[in-house]
Amino acid sequence: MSSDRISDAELTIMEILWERAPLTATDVAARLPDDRDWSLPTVKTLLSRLLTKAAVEHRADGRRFLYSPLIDREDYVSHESKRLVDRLFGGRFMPLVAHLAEQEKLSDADISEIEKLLREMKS
Amino acid sequence: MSSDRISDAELTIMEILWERAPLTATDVAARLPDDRDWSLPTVKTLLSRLLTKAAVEHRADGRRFLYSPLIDREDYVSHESKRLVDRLFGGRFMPLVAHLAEQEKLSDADISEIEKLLREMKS
DNA sequence: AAATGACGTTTACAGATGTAGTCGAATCGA
DNA sequence: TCGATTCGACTACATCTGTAAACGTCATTT
Repeated sequence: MSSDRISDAELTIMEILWERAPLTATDVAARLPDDRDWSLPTVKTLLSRLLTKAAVEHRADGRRFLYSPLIDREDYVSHESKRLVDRLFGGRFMPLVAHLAEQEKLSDADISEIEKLLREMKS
Repeated sequence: MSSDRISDAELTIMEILWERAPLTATDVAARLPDDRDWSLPTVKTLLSRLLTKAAVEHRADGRRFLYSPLIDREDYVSHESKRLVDRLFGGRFMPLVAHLAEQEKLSDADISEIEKLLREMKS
């Protein structure tokens, strides 16, 4: 049960592992985005915390560890999206779309795409 | 510059003030949702922190204060939505909507309603 | 006028988070 | 084989968060 929340910094690590795994701690550090210039110890701390949270697992490879994600990116994204919708839109999907509509965050192309999606869902 | 993040607990307070303001600390405490059974001191702490973050303001009313929100709910919602979208969907709103649409079991009526909304948006 | 109560302020304290240093063990290069 | 490097583990520490008690000060009631 990885019901523990993944923090922002931890998410940075998860994104790297979701893109490619397994990786060693050093590999992960090497793949940090430019705006996250962390020391190797920092990366290791975050990896241990993710281990504790059962968000990643590691397998020994000689004297180092190879880390892999244990939770799916899709699941995480769903969970966080639902959290936002619950927190801010009373758990309802419609108000979110309405909000985005009002903010004009959706392009015509976006709208067409959503319409297509909805058509497929109906039926 | 209210660039400080509003925490979950603080958001509970904001929601109360967004629904009705100004209110005294005691009034706020009285309007807490059932699942947030906080003591009055806790409510006061949260209100002070929101003051520091410039998310609310207070005006003296005799010996107590009347608190009012300083930031708009709409603005907050937009900000948080954008944050999620940046974090998880590469800054694009469409994937979030698509994702939620897929997860959610929307009734045909829901879908029709969204379609209507979208039609109005296009144009 | 004294006791009681209502308020805001200050202080507290544990857990989470961001960020990193230290240390002992293992390994690799010379 | 011996020093240099590399690992993971443990420790550190300031800030933020959730939750609340203690305290001092007016105000109200007796």
